[in-house]
Amino acid sequence: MATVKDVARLAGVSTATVSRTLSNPDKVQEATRIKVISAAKKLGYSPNAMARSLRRQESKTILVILPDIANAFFSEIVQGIEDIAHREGYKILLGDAGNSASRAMSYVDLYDSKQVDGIILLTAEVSREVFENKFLQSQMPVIMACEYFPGSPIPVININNQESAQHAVAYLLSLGHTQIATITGPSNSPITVDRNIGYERALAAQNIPINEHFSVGGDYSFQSGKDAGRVLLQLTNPPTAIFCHNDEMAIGVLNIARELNLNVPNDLSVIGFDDIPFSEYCEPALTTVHQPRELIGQNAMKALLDRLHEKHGKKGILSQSLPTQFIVRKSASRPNH
Amino acid sequence: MATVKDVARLAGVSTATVSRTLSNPDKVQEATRIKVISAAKKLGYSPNAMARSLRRQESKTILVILPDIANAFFSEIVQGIEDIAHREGYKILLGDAGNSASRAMSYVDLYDSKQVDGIILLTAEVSREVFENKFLQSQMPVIMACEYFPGSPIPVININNQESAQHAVAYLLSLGHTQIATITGPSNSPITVDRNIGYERALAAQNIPINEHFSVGGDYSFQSGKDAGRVLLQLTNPPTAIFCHNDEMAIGVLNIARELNLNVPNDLSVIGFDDIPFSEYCEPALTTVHQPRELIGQNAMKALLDRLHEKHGKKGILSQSLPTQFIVRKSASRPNH
DNA sequence: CTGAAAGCGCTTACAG
DNA sequence: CTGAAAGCGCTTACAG
Repeated sequence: MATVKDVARLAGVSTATVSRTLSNPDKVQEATRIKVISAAKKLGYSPNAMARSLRRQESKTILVILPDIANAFFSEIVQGIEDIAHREGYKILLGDAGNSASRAMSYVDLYDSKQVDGIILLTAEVSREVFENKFLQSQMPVIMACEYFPGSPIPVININNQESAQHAVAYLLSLGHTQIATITGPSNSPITVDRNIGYERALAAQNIPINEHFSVGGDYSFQSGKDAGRVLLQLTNPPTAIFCHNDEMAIGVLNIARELNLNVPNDLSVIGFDDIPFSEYCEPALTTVHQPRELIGQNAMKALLDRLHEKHGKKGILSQSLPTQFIVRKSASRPNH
Repeated sequence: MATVKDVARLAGVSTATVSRTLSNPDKVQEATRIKVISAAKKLGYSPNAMARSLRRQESKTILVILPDIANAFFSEIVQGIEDIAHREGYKILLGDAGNSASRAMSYVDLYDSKQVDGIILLTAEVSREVFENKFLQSQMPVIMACEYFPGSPIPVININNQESAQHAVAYLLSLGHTQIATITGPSNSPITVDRNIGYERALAAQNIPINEHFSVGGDYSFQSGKDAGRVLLQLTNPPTAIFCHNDEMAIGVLNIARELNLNVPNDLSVIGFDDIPFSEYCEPALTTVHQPRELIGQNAMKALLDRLHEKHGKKGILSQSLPTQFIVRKSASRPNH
């Protein structure tokens, strides 16, 4: 492959001039520029990005760590990140943690070895200590999106999980339900905690006591929703409505309800969370909480860029809470008595 | 950040010895090794990957170009690729083309600029000419998976689309259907052509004439399946069965059938292709063709590795056709007359 | 087994 | 506006 040297020789200039022509064209006389550009073209020259990164001390790539690439929830977030990243000349390296904390942690090595300039973290299933240390001590540029550590200095772009959950459950209450169960996300996740608070507050606002049998934990997969749904629906006094912490689990509930010959929404109301594309096409179409996923991705990338370029000084507050939308479709209705 | 120099100084050795200790420990005396390792540890040393890549002339990174990150079909393929890649010390850079050929092409720049050592191409929506030139002239390591260019020298890991489609349609015929329509993928895709041949051969084998109104094109999205399904089902003589080129479109058909008060499978049989996770949870569960996605990804990565290490010489035949599995669930049955 | 030195391909402060 | 030269942080052939 051709290098600056080859181009310089062919154009009859120094390597410095070649480099300038390519990155600061207006610092170079037009005649020179033309010579250089045509020489570069003739040789099919493409600058070696490794050499450039080494010299400039920046890689122009961003690492996105996601908990599980198979989870449909993340694709639009990644699209949002990519939109902004490409526009600003950054590349995206996607790190799939495969739901393993240790695998997620293995990616931060990419920052230590200078292969990425910053990190967008889409999972809290990592060592909080390591991330906060690197953020605080080594000024590692990192932004969390959706997931977060409560009370952490690491900025986060997300939604108000508590309010959104509360709104969803209040909707079920307004329909006349009083026996409302919930299928939660992983119990150690702050998001799960928030959504649970929303659930409990909605019930408390109507003086409905918490039924401890009405809360079952899942892991956001179809199957876990189905399993949890079976447990709830086979209770002696089963719920008439189930609020699920994500759409996949809600679809799992739709599935088990069908197996048990329960009609949704007549016999059972189901509400999801996220509004993944599929939620519109399942049967019945899912009533759910819409998260502005693309916007979350875009804003996370923008915030990271701000940090990389050190706007706001080093300590600017970058966290944002974005609005959700409650989407009424067909999976929830008044209870039949 | 600490560099080899810092470690060398602290350990009282040369940078060469530091480097050797880290990459070829057994070429170094034990006492020296211990000194170096503890110095490296004390300094929190992490080698600069850019410098290493520049020197070694390899990035240890593979680019995966996918047509659309939102398409659930690809996640398990990517998982398969990652399995093998990580095991062999390679990183994966994911390039999302967002269904745009030009965006897909923009990623090959990463190869020219030496940021990736090779490419796995999961879309044929690119310039065939550019890829074949680079493959042939510049020996660019590239493997296609699932998608391919007919008659191309670029190796491909995929399934037999024609046979798999033929089998699915033959199943519908064996159930007693004669009015079988199809919703195809993008018309310019070789895969679409193959699956269509399978469809037509199955019909021909039973002497059933091709009905030109019975073939409608889609783009693999839910919505396109729904739209195409509406067209087919509102024909004066509608089909009793529809073979779809992927599961998402089949689910779109399930959706429109419901809107039109048609019961699947009693009034209409539907078959998909791919066996995405969701196909098991939709209503009714989808009869479909299972593709060994993880294996496709693993083998694609293995083949690329072989090429990078130049096993098989430079011209070894690396293409593979992997077996599919026909999965009978609930969306197809005998027609009612 | 170890070190001095060259070099991977760029970019940029400095001098002119 | 342009060039000579240094240097980013590694690795490795060579010599000892």
